[in-house]
Amino acid sequence: MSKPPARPGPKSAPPRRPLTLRDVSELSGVSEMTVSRVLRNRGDVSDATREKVLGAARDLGYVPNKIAGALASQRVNLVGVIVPSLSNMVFPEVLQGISEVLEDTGLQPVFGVTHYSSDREESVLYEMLSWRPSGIVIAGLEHSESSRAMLESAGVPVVEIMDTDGTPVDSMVGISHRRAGRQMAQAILAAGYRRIGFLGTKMPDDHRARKRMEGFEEALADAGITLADREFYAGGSALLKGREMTAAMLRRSPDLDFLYYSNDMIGAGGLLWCLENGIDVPGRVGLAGFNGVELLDGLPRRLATMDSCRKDIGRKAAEIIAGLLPGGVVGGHVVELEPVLQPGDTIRRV
Amino acid sequence: MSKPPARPGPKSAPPRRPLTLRDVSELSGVSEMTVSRVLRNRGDVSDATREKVLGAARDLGYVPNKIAGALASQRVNLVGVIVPSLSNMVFPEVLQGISEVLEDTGLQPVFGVTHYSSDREESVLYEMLSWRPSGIVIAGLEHSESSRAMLESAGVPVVEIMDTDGTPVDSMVGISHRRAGRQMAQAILAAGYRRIGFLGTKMPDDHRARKRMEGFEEALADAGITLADREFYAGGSALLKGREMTAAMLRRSPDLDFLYYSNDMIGAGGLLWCLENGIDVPGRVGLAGFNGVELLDGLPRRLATMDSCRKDIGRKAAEIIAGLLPGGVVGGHVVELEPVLQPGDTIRRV
DNA sequence: GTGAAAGCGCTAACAT
DNA sequence: ATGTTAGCGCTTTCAC
Repeated sequence: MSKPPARPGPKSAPPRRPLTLRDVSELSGVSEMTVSRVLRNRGDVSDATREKVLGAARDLGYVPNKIAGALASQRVNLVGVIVPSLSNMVFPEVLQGISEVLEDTGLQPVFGVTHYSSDREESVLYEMLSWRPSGIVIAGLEHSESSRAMLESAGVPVVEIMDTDGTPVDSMVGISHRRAGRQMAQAILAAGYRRIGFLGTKMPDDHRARKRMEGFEEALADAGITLADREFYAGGSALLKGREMTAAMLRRSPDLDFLYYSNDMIGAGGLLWCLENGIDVPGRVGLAGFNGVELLDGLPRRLATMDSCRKDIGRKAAEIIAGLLPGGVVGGHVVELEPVLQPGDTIRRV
Repeated sequence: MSKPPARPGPKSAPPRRPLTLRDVSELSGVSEMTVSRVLRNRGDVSDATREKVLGAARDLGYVPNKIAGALASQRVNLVGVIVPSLSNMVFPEVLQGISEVLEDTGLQPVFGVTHYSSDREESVLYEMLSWRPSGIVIAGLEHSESSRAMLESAGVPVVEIMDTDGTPVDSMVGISHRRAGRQMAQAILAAGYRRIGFLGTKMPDDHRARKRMEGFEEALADAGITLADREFYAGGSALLKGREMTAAMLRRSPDLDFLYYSNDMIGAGGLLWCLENGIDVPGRVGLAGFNGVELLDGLPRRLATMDSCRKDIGRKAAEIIAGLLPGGVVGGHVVELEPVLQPGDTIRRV
């Protein structure tokens, strides 16, 4: 680590004062107003003038000041996107879906991360709203009272994503995690498994994981069954945690015949552990995860899972914000996607 | 998918015109200037006044307009961060490092994604600069001429990250991928392997992967050895691709005794495939990847790899932008981190 | 097809 | 400790 004598600075005529429309105006001999029109492709401008202006702007390396532009026009091409985390596989895919759709609309996503903290969500949201974005996409339906109030009075489209078990402030796009949990439980029961363990994240604030577990337990209860064992983890390598928790649980409760994991990564860890330890999957023990991550394709055996429709959720949310859905920029859309159960090779066939 | 009759709208007195300082000023009976001071914790304000103002702001649900604020103060608390992708493990960790450091500084990261496209990099950069951020963090040292020009004349700190094999516009933080490739090659040769295959991404624009391979081949050449085989992929599940490529390469070149993968995910796929097919690792074939991703911890055997210092890179870059490094906000920092070779269990011990 | 004036909502700089 | 004035760099609106 070193510090050369001074900042290198551009080679030719380094413009220390940021360039303005006026600079382009002067160099091209055209009024600021016309320069502005050219740069935004607005109104009628003669080809000759356009060329002059574009040339001058390019020569100077002029970059328009959107701050001033936004203040004057009262329009901002930013869409705030707030997610709990980037470190698991799921949110990056949502963001990609959003980006894909927005790319063609002139809107630009701006991402914020909350680390599953309600306080951070509040401050990230406040910060974003202070830039007066054209829309907000935010993960989940559970927010602090203050966050809800901000969303309600933001005066722009708000799309709550991932989850549909609840009431949105404005629009929502997602899946019912409660139902996803139920469906998985039903599939497991239908396959004849009865002594079922649950392994998941500690979820003080992961409401979707909680809802999946609740739905799962409800469906078990309908069949007169209760979870035989459960274990939770926080932090660390999910794959490794999956192994460790699986080992611990099967040692503690050797009579379990199914393990339901709250996500695919720990499920994959469990699967690897079972295979290495010569446990018959799905005969002796069945396994299932959640999310449908791509990684599962490369495992020795296909873990049963349920697709969480991440990319579609991102796309739909973006379409709502961009006013691409039939009806234009109205609010109150509710889009519930249908996760598909992928039985893979880790649930006994019936 | 349905559309309820109308947008729900806030319950009490829905403010359709966005609130301004003036509204808070009127409700609290204090001048706009003083309101502004309270809201920014600037200058001396009596406790009584502060209370009044804060109360009024809260009651109204006022959110300051940073667009106006930024225009007036010529200061923007945004830091533009431009990365090629979010879908592999590596960049999210960089972003996390950046976030961690910036959280305490009042600066806010704004992320943009280029999908390894130079054109998209250019437009994302242009877009970001038009918001006059306080700094730019951008992956890589290779940019289009136009992008370089923008970075040079941006007039704010620019930190190019991940790579130190080249000349930065201003500051850079990263590792030498060329050297990382060399070191891995040397370790492999030292362990006695001689017939070496390379498996990687198609890398028209992944300059760091290219540099690693180049460094790798250089070191082999120093020992009078050339790559015995090579194969590239694009898209799809990296774990699965790793399997497929490994199978294909060992079928084609059965005499290979080492496989060097350009990233850990395809390396992990290769490892799983070898283990399943009863190939003695590291006796018959050695394996190595790159990045040091957490996932490796959960695999049946520890893949040899090299830590790419992702989080530290993010942290250091943020510290430079925030002026936290000794010397304050000067430019031209060069921070070269030292990736550590982790031999794991897939390189024969000598 | 082009230009001049007014003002977006704040804050710097100067009063008081 | 609080208020007043003058812009920040654009775009809107209207005039030509």
